[in-house]
Amino acid sequence: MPTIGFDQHDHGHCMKHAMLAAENRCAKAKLQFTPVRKRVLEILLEKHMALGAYDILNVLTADGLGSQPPVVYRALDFLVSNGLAHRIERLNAYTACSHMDHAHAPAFLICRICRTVAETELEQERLATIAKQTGFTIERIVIEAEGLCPTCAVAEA
Amino acid sequence: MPTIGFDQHDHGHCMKHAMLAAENRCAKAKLQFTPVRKRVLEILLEKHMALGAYDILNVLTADGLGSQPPVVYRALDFLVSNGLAHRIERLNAYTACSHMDHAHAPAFLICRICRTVAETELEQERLATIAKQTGFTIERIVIEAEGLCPTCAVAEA
DNA sequence: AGTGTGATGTTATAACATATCAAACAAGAT
DNA sequence: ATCTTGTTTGATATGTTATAACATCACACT
Repeated sequence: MPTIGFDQHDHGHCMKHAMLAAENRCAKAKLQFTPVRKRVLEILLEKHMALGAYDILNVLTADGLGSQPPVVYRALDFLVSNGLAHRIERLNAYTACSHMDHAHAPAFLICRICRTVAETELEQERLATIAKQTGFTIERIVIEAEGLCPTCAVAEA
Repeated sequence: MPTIGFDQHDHGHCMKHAMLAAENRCAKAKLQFTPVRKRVLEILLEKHMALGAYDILNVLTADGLGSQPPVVYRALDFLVSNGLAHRIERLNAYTACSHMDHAHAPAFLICRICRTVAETELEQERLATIAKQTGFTIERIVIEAEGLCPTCAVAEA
């Protein structure tokens, strides 16, 4: 199953696995996986949810790790640039990457109620074809579906 | 050709046509196409570009039509809700709809330099299939490709 | 006139993001 | 071991996008 997020899973294991993958990737690419960056990724991993920069900042502040916006935005930039997290444009929010082990073009299913985010992959040939026809050079594709996760759909009814 | 935006066209005619389509649609749906709403759509139509709410507000203010954020946000809500304009999530900005005559699931090609926006349509079966498998109910899909339009690509090189 | 409804006006503030400059720190070169 | 260079972090201020809350206006229907 390519999609993660709405299924049950051993979350402790999931987090450890993800943190290890992140450390490996940083080691290989000689990137500094500093305390702030590590902690921000942990915060994102704690829930499969989109968190706003200021939500993260609040946790960081409670930890005594840095309390100004630039601190969290820099850490998020690092994580997003290096494929360890994604920005959810629809929400101006961030979520940990679910497939750190390989580069990919992600698509997201976002619950508008609980902000749980499921990440999946999608071929994007049609869009690439259209872009080519019009002479447009695609550098990045954002695909975000908003709606109701199974849990919230039940609660709504 | 399904895509509009990077091609040359008679823009005066394009605008008139779009405004007429908008008036028709509002008449049919018994929606009030008030001066503020009309003017905001005109401002959007003047360029095939994504404009920020405050960019629009500045023009509105110069016109003496209203000078506070809620004025423009309400007009934009109206236009977006009724399919006369779209919100570009990637830019927190807005653009006039290019296919006002029928409902559609739009996809956008956005130039990161000049903010020109081309609108196209795309089938979204794969995503719908995945969502169904996970029990997710899709209410809205955002597809935005960011990159370089033909003009800016030349300028960059 | 009285009431309902939708649109607008107005003030204030919430939420998200970046510019700038200085200080601390890591890593390789001498 | 120290220097230098580049990266990261700290701190202040500000810019940008969006909404809450409340008041008013205009028109239709009774």
